[in-house]
Amino acid sequence: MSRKAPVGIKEIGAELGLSMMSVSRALRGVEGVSVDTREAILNVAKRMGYRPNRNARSLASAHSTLIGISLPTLFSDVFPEILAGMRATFDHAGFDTVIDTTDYSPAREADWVERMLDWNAAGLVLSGVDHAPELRQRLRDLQIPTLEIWDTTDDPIDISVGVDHYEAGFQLGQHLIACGYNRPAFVGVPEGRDRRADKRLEGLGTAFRTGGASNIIVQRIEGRAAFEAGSAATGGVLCAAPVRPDVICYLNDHMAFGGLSYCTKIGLAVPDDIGIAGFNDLEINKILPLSITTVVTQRHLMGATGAKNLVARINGAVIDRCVRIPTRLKEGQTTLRAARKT
Amino acid sequence: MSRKAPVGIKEIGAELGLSMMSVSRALRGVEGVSVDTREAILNVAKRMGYRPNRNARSLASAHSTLIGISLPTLFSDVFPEILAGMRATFDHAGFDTVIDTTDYSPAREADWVERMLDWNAAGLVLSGVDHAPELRQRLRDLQIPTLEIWDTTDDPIDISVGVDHYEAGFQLGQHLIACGYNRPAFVGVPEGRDRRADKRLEGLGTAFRTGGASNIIVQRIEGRAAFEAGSAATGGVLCAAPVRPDVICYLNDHMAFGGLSYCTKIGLAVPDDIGIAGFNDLEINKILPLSITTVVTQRHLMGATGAKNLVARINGAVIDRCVRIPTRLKEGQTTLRAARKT
DNA sequence: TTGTACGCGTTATCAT
DNA sequence: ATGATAACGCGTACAA
Repeated sequence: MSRKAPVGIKEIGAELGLSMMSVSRALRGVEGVSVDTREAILNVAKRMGYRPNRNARSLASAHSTLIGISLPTLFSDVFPEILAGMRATFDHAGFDTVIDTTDYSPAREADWVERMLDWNAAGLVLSGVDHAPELRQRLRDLQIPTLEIWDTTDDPIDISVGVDHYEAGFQLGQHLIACGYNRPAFVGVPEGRDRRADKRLEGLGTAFRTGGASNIIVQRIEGRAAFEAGSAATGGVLCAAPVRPDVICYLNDHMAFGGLSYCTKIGLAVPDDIGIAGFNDLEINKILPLSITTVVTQRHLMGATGAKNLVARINGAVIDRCVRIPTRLKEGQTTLRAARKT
Repeated sequence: MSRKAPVGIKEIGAELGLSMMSVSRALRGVEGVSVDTREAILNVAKRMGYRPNRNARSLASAHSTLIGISLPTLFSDVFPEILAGMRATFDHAGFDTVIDTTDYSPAREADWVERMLDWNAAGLVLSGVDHAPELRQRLRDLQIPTLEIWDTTDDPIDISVGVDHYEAGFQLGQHLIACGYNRPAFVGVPEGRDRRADKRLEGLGTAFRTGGASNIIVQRIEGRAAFEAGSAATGGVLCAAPVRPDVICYLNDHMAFGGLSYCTKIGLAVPDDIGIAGFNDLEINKILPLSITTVVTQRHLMGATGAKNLVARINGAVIDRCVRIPTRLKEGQTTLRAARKT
């Protein structure tokens, strides 16, 4: 019952008395086969349970349908949402996606890119615009279609779609200034680990500085940038700081909610005793008793746009090298009302 | 400056006046090359920037280092945590992982498995034990190492590591009975979509039935099984139900927190007016003002164990076909204290 | 220890 | 519209 012999193009051809080339053409749906022959071939292929050998195909053609996607992490919904946005486009265009998580290590990303190239990848998606030193030049030399997503730059490796994180930080900072805050703190991860977070902090810094606030107290914490870390780091901020901050900004909304919980737990009233702000407007924000003041990033749209552009790029179309998705401040209930509209 | 010519085994051999085979052997680190030759070859390979062609390698050897991992979704931390648990083992063993998300579609999973086989995958990881009808027999015929993870069964396709979701539901149900609850509700997704959730509900049902409670009111909701859906569905449960439940169990802790928020918002006191329970003990539970009563699943351990076993299986070792990771009830503050220890 | 011949399954090229 | 031939880059099997 079990058919041990692998059925390939050769076997199908033999069955019908046709050459391998006709079979290959029919199977790939390219020109050069009569309608009858094609139909016959497809029938036999289905009946015999033919499956293409992708390795052979890729070796012979020097092409593949593989798109490699490098992400720092899958926690905290941001990257899964970007992925979800990309999926339909890649599926429709017939590409297979290979996801890797780098855990924010540029070295790991660079290694992984090489392995994807070893597989003859058709294109790459990298997170952010900060990579291992040689990677940029290498990908340019190879001329492999590469999408940098999530962050922005004027001069991407190839093409990019993302948000301006400095601007996002600046927007939030300006709003908080307008709310009357002037003793800001920031809770995040070690510097250099998440470059986007670093940029948001820079934007915040500029806004607060020009607004006449005191220097931002920065609290950094290892581990997953989520609820628990947000809570723990908040303890650090409130205890260790020389002056108690009047508002704490967090790397993202999950950390912010952790901080909000902590404040509530120790009896601090939010927003009266202290303000809380996050980034990204994550799903959880829709159901919190106190909605968090945050900056909206359109992650699904970003993924969809990025995938569409990368596919076009692979197909040789000329497209915008840089697409910037706008961010928007979203006032919540964890900060005081702004004195006047910013 | 740019070296257009792809450097392969042939080029390295030519450079040193050696045959391709010696180069191949040295590069793969197998026996049969003198130390000097090997060293020379490795040096030249590095200098010339040699990169192995994975497709050619896989085609010639009929092997690959690819492990395909099929997951229903990347949202809600469960599967990212399982992935994180598998990572170190697969990395060390030199395997590349290809992740696909099926969005709970068995058909999509089956299609994707075929594509992985087209790439000559060394092994597969599938989520759960419920798959498309023919998939099971197909993988057995092919004898491809396959790990089923997250759920349990006595007769896996090949090997399995997971938790007993029926038992998890039963544990929770028994505890809630001991707390005095007898008008239970369950909030989840449409039946058949998440088979593990279905099993947890079955376990709950058995426990409540034997405990003399009324039938479980079931509320199902489309979309991402997370905060927002949990909140929305709770509204449905409380309005539409003929009798108001005294405890609501949710598919997972994220939905449970959504429900908790909703109850608080409409002025219901938890746990005095109504009890709330979840599943999985997700990270968020560590920082909630009211910790959720839940059932602990050890997802990192599960991933690590599964990966270890799959690698052993690929290497031909004989291992346990079924590994069951125990679950444990974790009493929180969203339910009444149990009358006596269960 | 090293080398030779051949095949993996498919596609490109150039014929007919 | 169809076919013959030669790659693609590497590994297996066997020989020297």
